[in-house]
Amino acid sequence: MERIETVVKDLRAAGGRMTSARRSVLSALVAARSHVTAEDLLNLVQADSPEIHLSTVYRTLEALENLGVVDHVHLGHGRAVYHLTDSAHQHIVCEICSSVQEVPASLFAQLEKDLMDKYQFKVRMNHFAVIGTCKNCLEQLEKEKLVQR
Amino acid sequence: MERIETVVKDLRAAGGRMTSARRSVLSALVAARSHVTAEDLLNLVQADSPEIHLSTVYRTLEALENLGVVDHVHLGHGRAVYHLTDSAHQHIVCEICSSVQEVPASLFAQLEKDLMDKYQFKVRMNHFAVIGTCKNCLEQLEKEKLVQR
DNA sequence: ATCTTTGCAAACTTTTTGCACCAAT
DNA sequence: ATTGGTGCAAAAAGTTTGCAAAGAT
Repeated sequence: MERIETVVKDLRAAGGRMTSARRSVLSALVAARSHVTAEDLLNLVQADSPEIHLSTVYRTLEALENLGVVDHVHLGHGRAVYHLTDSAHQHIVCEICSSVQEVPASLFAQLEKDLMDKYQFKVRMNHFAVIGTCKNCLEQLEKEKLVQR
Repeated sequence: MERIETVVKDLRAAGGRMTSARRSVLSALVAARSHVTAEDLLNLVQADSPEIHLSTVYRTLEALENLGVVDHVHLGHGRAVYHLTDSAHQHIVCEICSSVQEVPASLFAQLEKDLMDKYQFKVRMNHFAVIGTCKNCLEQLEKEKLVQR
């Protein structure tokens, strides 16, 4: 994936170094292709390189965020989820099952514009947690309601 | 404020008790009229009743959330902010100065509808953190940019 | 009298940091 | 040879929990 090479370039340009640990974390993140916690990444990365430490994962993610390659969103409960920066998508997070779904950013365009026009507030794309209940959990809740009766 | 008496009723109806600690927390929250952290509340409440403990604040907030009176939002950094439930408003949070502004929920109505129609995703109103940069901080950033040149 | 809530201390979870050693440039 | 990164352990930060005593109903 040439994306990784671009990152290496940017990283070096910023005075950073591409180490094997960083390469592992980055490719795990690319491979995951979804929203993962630091611990998820640790597990992925340790499958190959068990010596990599959680603090290295955090520091790598921090470095990648500074580069603008990665972003994170805080779910309600505590752990943050990390993902590659991709301004074409926004996230909706189910507060019951913690699943994260991507939806087109275009859904948010009007809101973004309104907030800027009316409040001079610049929404930070990709750091915008829409919390709610997903389709599955909604159906599940509905079933439980039926059972209760 | 009659609102408090309604809460007392609901609390009792749910088998709970209105203690002096809970009354303090609740009125601090009402008086604050904005988005406060558990620690903010602790400080407010301890001005009058220094014996009240942080864990009591958390437990009171939890009880009030179960009653639907209170809700909380997680800012990026860690601490959550609590506020009275008020479905007429939504929050926009500045990630630089941590200020929270209320904006009319109507701004979000279309988005909410779209997410339901297209994804069967039920947005949880009032638990919906819009992170970005507020007017002031945006202006500040602009100034700094000018200075740098 | 019962059963919830409190204060306290201690545990827990997630993330950050200090430090000596190691490695990329 | 520099200087940035790593692993480890320990600290922070925010929140939750177990327990005996206190308080609301």
